[in-house]
Formats: sequence, structure tokens, C-alpha cells
Amino acid sequence: MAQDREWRCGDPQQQRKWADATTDALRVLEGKWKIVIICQLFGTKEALRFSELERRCEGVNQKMLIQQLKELEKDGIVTRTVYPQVPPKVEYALTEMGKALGPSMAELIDWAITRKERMADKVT
Amino acid sequence: MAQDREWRCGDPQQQRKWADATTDALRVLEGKWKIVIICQLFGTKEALRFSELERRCEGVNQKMLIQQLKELEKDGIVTRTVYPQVPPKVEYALTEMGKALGPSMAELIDWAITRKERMADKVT
DNA sequence: TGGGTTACCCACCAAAAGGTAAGTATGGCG
DNA sequence: CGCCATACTTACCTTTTGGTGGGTAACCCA
Repeated sequence: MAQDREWRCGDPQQQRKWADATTDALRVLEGKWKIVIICQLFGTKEALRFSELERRCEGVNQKMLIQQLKELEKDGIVTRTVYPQVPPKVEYALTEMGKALGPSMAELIDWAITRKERMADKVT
Repeated sequence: MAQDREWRCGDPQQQRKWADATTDALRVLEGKWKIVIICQLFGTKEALRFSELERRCEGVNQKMLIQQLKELEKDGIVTRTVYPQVPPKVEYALTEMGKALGPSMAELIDWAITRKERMADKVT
């Protein structure tokens, strides 16, 4: 279980390994639009078309959206399905690995929200 | 509970809120050295001196380390304690909020490791 | 023939992040 | 006096990331 991980262990190798793994995980999520994209895909059972994603990610431009989707695809988070028709139709959906991000994101969200509240308290 | 979060809900407002919270959380962790620093601090019960951190974060340079520590301090993740002596001594430690990152990081690490394994399988 | 649709690509630019190498301040010590 | 150690700061440069504005291919329809 993730909860049982012994953070306080003094083994520098273990620490380094964790740091590496986490850095690695974050690298996959970094990029201005990736979290937005992933949350949009989490929010719909269905796959989303490129144009649909473009509409839902307010403020994104095509180049960026394509770039981020490509990276997510390369990193095994989303799948890209091309329907050979005119005009073109391409759908994006979360892979199993993408869906497995759920618990991590949930924890992160909890932490972020708690943090926001505490920070607000201190300012007041 | 974080686990119970309903990812599949179709509410676009909720999705946007989650995306924002997660983006926010990631913003705090982004930066080439932050995870390394945090993992090092998790790995020791004690606070760490600047020079000690510098030694433990292989490849970091002073400027970057200071920069990242400053941001972590501003974001409420670490504390900075100055001992007024010569030569100077400054110690860094995790705040409560920093320690609260534990579960998120544990989940992320689990995901990252699982992912690495699966990716390796596919390549082989 | 020429416009419409969709999912891209490309050349180019601006801003942000990361990195190097040189300082600086302080006081103890020989 | 001059060197040491520690924790920084500063000027400057390179790399990465983000963004704009134009293509382009494909086929349908009028």
C-alpha cells in the first residue's frame, strides 16, 4: 500500500529512487494543458474528438493541444484513434494507465485544496 | 476520502475545479529540483543545512538550489531557519503542509513505478 | 471551379526556466 | 593582514516551453 511507504527511512538510495520515480511521474504531467486535458477525459465516459477537446480547453491553441496530446500519447496516458473519413475524425481517450492516475490526482487535489484553505487562513 | 471522488461526473464546473486544483498543486512541485529536495527532507527526520542539501542533490548548483528552496518556502512547503553565527548556518525542514504531501507522493510513486514496469514490458 | 470542414504541420518569435562563473558579507584564526 | 568557511547574490548566457499566423490534404457539395 502506498500509505505504508516509510518516508522516514534513512536509506539514501531509496530516497533517490523515490525522487526519481516522482520526478518521472511529474514530467509526464507537466505542460500547461495536460492536467486540463486529463481532467476533461476523466469527466467524460466517452472519447473526445480533437475539436471537442479544443473547445473544452479554453484558451488553448491548436499547436499546443496537438503537442500536449502527442506527449500524452507517447507517455501512454491517452490513445489516439483515427477514423479514415472526410472531414477527418480523431478521438482521444484515457488508457488504463491514464485511468490509473485517478487516485494520485485525487490525493493531489485533496492536498491542494487543504493547502489553499490553510494559506487563506494565514493571510486573513 | 480522496478515493471516492467521482471522476466520471459530467459536471464541467467540477472538472474545471479539479483541473485548477491539480494544476495548482503541480505548480508548487514543478522545478527541476523540488521533488529531489522534498524527498531528501522526507528521508531525514532532521532539518538539513544548505550545504548538506547541496551535497545530497547531485548536480544542482547553488543558484538553482536557493531558488527552489525560496519557492518552496514561499509556497509553505519548507521552513528556513537561520542561526546567527559565523560561518553562517541555515537549516531547511518540511512544514506540516510539506509533510502532508506524503500520501500524494506515495500514490504518485506507485503510479510511476507501475507505469515504468508496464512501459518496459511493452518495449520488450 | 471553388468554398467548406477537420485535424493537423511549419516557420517564426517571446517568455520562462535552467545553468555558469564570478562576486559579497561575516568573523575566527594563524 | 589575509585566508577560511558558509550561504548566499549578480550578470550573463543557453535551452526549453509556450504562442501566433499562416499553410496543407482530403473529399463533399453546389
